[in-house]
Amino acid sequence: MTVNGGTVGKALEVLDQVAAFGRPVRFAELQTESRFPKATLYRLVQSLTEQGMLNFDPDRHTYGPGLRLVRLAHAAWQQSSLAQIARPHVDRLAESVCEAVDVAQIDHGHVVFVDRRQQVSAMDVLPQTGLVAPSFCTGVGKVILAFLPEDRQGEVLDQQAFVPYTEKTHLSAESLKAELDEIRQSGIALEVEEHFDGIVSVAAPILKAECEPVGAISIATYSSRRTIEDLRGLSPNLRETAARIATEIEPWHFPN
Amino acid sequence: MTVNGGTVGKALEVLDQVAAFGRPVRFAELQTESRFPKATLYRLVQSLTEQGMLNFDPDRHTYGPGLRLVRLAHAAWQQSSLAQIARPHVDRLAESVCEAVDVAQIDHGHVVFVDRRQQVSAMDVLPQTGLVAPSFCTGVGKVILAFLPEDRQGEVLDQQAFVPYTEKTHLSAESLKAELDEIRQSGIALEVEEHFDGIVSVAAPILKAECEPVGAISIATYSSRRTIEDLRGLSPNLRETAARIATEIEPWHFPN
DNA sequence: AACAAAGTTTCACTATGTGGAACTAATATG
DNA sequence: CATATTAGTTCCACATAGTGAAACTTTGTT
Repeated sequence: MTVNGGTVGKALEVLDQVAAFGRPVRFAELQTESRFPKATLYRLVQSLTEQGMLNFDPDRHTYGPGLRLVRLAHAAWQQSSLAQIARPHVDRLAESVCEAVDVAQIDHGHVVFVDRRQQVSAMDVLPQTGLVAPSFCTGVGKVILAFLPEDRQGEVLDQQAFVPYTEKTHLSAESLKAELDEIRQSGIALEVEEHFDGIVSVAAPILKAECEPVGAISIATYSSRRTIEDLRGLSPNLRETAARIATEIEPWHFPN
Repeated sequence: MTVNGGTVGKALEVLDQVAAFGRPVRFAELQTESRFPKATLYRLVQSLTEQGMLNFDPDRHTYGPGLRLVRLAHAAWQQSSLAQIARPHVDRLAESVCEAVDVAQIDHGHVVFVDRRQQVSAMDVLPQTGLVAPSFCTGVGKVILAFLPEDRQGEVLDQQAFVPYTEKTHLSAESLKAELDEIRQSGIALEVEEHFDGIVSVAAPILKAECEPVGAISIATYSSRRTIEDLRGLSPNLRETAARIATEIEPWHFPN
């Protein structure tokens, strides 16, 4: 069943670890966190480095994610047709409301931000392209979940660890599920400081053939800058944009 | 010597292939291009898919690069401190000259564009973040090469295949080398339709401790929009920006 | 229905990767 | 400055994980 997953899986596990550090990391540091014996880990790191997936800094004896990843991801992103299709619409929306706009897709229960348009003056606390966030505490995540068919929604919820990012983060599948029902009714998700303190967002789903969600877009801002009602007021605009993006999705874009 | 490279290397080779297609690809298509026997290729693809590095579309029976790459690359990019440091400077420059500005780094003889700022009205033919291009036919590539120490320059040149992208592309290490000398003198590289017809650029190196290049920035535009002299006129501005970025580089940012 | 092409599984074989332990740098520490 | 300590690298007997030809199943086509 699990096939070649062995070695490849191990290598990617290591890669994830290095990426997770968010800074150049020494071999010894990896070793303490890793489930692999020293020699094995050593060889994995070697391979990844040889392959350009990791970047070794010989002076500081540290490893970081390699540029080959950037190149590969570019391909992924180019083919994530959603980002491509959405781009002009997102630009227009961002300009018209003068706030940051994000495009996200769901991947193995995580929300991946595949594009973002940010107003020049806005700051960078907010998600960036490529960032991954949990679905249960983001506007885009919740709205995608809400529109997912029962079974797939279940899958995602089951494997969720409800980590409290802020005081307002949902702490259980039950409380979340209740909100998901409302979201499906209203067609938009509000997220009020559930992921970061001081940050709020509204999200609308991008629906293929008017049912399955292929992603979502959201407007995010500071809670000090807009009231919730104010934010809710932007939702028609947001929904319209989402709808326009959806019409450009050809049936073969997001099959599954 | 070559350690775990075996399986991991093979898997990444397949990943590269899929990425290179630039569109969803069927198993059979991969098979014809691949040096691996069917069963082996099959298992590699399986593993990569299981791991989220490839994305399988069950309806169309096609594979594409997976979103996990985007996530990993985000980490790479975040740590590519050059992009981070350069960003505000690049923004300012792009606005002041009203042209597209790129930031690139060199990686195994290839130029990787790690950031780009594009004017709203500007078109998208030009490089995007994550794009990889040969060093010998891009402004950023040439300028980095020019400032590389002899030995490393040699390495890169030796493994170059001088593919003619346009009529004006350099066709040999000799002709390129001659230009590299000039570039080192003047401190900037001009690239006139060597990569794409109708596109021109000027590039300046970003030098660590005023000698080793860690990357480069460039201004790119259409040949119909600016004369070469016009473009050259932008170079003081470009060099100044590059210098400003360089001052913000801490010695430990780009060791090697 | 018959055929062809694409995709998947099997299985004996062995190359590839494993990991404990021994070895060799590099960095503290007294 | 010798010595202890920790980090990084290599070895090698061993076994697991991956191989690939061939058989099989599924999917699509005429």
